[in-house]
Amino acid sequence: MVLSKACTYGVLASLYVAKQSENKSYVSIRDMSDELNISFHFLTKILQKLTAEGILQSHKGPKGGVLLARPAQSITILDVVLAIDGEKVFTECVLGLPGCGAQRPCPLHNHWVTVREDLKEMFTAKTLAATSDDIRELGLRLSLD
Amino acid sequence: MVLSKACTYGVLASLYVAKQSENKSYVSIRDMSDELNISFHFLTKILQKLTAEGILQSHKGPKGGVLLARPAQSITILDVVLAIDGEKVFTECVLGLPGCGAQRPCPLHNHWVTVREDLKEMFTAKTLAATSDDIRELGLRLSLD
DNA sequence: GTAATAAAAGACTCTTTTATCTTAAATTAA
DNA sequence: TTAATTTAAGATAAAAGAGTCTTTTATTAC
Ligand code: SF4
Ligand code: SF4
Repeated sequence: MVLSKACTYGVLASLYVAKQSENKSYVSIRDMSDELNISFHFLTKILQKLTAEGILQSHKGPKGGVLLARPAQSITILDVVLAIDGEKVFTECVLGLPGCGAQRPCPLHNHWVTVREDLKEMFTAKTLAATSDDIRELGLRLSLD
Repeated sequence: MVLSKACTYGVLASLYVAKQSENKSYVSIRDMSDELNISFHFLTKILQKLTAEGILQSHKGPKGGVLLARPAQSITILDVVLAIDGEKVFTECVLGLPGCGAQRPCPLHNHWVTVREDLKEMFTAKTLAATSDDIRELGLRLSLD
């Protein structure tokens, strides 16, 4: 798995929040966890991290929940991935060799670097706004089942 | 991490065996684990799987060890990856959604499929023979440090 | 045949990730 | 100001992945 489960949940949740974000009200984590079929408390932790990283803002109490901290057009899926799994996704060696770099690269290196960059490009190219719009247009559900 | 640790160890070990395979004698797992700095018993388990999958052949007793079961030119890195981590590396959804396929794909799908195929192509293109030759020519060490 | 060697097999431990449960703090509405 | 709601925080548990240890089995060399 390229991304951790926490990270994929974070991406799904971000898209869900983006999709709801026309209603100016906060998005309930409980509703979200029900809709997406993700454990409430686990999701809460992930969203806390996204909040700490400045991608979401949260609000306690009745009518509380989370919202995008910035316009959905300005947040890419890459932003969410980096907030949760960090840079390592895009810097790691495919053979897990530590400290092995581009100087004297092994036969896999060049190809691997293009794969990694293509993956990063994929996440960079998609904003939450564009992606959630597409998802809505296609009538796709984000749920885990 | 795209590949499990067991899988990266398996690839490194296969390349090591391929490199030694001019000497017709069996390659000692103990020597290999020392050279590659991989836990002996853990490596043994991985090699057992490669043996069961028909990639290696093994021999017990003094002068025992493992050998490639087929010519190094006929074994790709993909073969090793599939033997250990299986097809899922190349079939999984990047968002971890189960049973979600190409019919009504999400906005990430097409790009993701090309990334996955490129990764698979990378492993397919490299035989153990060619890769270990390149590694020898470059004077690279496979060790984990 | 015996002793030494080396892989096979399986039990066991440690670590990380994933998931759950409990309590605390903040906010709202009555 | 009180009760209800909802996120924050942190402890705990379960599962998976990684690594270790012990015993068994097969083979070689003497
Ligand atoms: S040169 Fe090879 S082993 Fe080193 S980081 Fe690149 S892909 Fe990994
Ligand atoms: S359509 Fe999207 S969610 Fe479904 S398998 Fe493809 S990448 Fe994953």
